[in-house]
Amino acid sequence: MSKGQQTREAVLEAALAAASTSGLAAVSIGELARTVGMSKSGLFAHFESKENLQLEVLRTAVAHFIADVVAPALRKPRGEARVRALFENWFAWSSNAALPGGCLFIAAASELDDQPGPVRDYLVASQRDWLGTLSQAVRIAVDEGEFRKDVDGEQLAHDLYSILLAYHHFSRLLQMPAARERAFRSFEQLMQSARATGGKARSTASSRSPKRRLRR
Amino acid sequence: MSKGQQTREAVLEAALAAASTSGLAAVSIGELARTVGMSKSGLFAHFESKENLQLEVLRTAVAHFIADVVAPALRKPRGEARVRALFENWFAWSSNAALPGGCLFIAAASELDDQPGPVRDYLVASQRDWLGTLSQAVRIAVDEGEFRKDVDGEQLAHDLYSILLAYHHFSRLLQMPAARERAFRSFEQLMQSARATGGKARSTASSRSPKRRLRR
DNA sequence: CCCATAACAGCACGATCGTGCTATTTTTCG
DNA sequence: CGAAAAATAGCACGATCGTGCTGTTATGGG
Repeated sequence: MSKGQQTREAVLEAALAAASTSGLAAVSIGELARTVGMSKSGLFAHFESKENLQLEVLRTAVAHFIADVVAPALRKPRGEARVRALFENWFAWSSNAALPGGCLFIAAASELDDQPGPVRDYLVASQRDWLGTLSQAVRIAVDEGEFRKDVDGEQLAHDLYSILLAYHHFSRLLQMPAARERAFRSFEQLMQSARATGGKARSTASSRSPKRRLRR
Repeated sequence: MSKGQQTREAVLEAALAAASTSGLAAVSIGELARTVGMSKSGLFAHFESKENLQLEVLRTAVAHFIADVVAPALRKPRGEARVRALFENWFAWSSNAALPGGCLFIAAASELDDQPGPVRDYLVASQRDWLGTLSQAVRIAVDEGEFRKDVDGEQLAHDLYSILLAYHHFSRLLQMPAARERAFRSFEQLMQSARATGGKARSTASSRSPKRRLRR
């Protein structure tokens, strides 16, 4: 790898960490140059504009997300195991050391939801991709017979996202230690409700509670 | 009301709208002065610092929230009706015209979750208050016999919050028209699951699906 | 109506912002 | 190794940032 690519990636890595805590817009060229130890103009030469830098930061985050979350899960067997891996990897990603401020996409979402432009467009597109990946994994689990046939992939993907948003909110802002536990309990209940009746039923009571928020 | 208070409130109202779309930190004194039509220094004289301005903006938002969401709901009868009013008013508040960028607290939450200081402290305290109000309304519904006795107030408040976070995310960033519908369906399912068995059962099928994500 | 006081404007300050242009240094390759 | 090319630094620019100080204007109670 050439020297240029090397420092460029180092810059993007530092910008990623900074953006996750302070937000994409709050990452200034000057401060970023100081943390990676080079001049403002030297750093700026790698990116034509600040907007492009933000785009590249998001692209870097997506690349990491695919490598750390999606790809390992796609190597799991089709069905609930893959849905589970997607959720658990996603959860782990939100607590990654490279993202001291939590999931960058969630932070960027509320920052960019009223700021039109290519950065927002890219974020929206990547979020749609991710939701598509999630719901397709659910549909596969339906096809495999592990989930009931009336389980709606989009709705379940939505519910999974909802769990992670709540976890992010309650653990990061309110610092609730119970948030993680609550998230996983909600996840398990979603999985149980989606399973085909007569499948791997839970040993506890209330194993016959069908059709929870699952059709649309 | 004195002239000072008058312009001060006008400034805070404008700052509230701006903060809901661009974020608290992105509201600059100069731009704010331009939108309300006065000089930077004249505006600044009302607030000792920018941090104090942000605090006052949050205080204004809390006052509105209590007046528009909490107070009307507390005039509803104890029980599910009050919980329902809290949720519906909360939902309407997130789509208020005074908040073109959606719920300010949700936006501020992801902006401030890594920025220690009095602004964050105040946001956290007000969020705790709101969660307390929600869970107490649920506990009252339990005491009144409308909700089952094993319904956990904190968990249900958490689940309600989760619905609103997902609605905010999917409707604002991804512009999904189905988000609103999904939110209310999820809410109705939560209510139904919480109701005492034999209570006002739904006329549709699957009315016997007890104990969904309700104990802890 | 007058005058004390509150409200506001004008102006300036150092700092930092994003972004160019021009050297100088460093890497890369024949 | 030497030359072409890439990478980085130095410097400067206009703009805007938050925040003071010093006047001028408007308000409101006696």
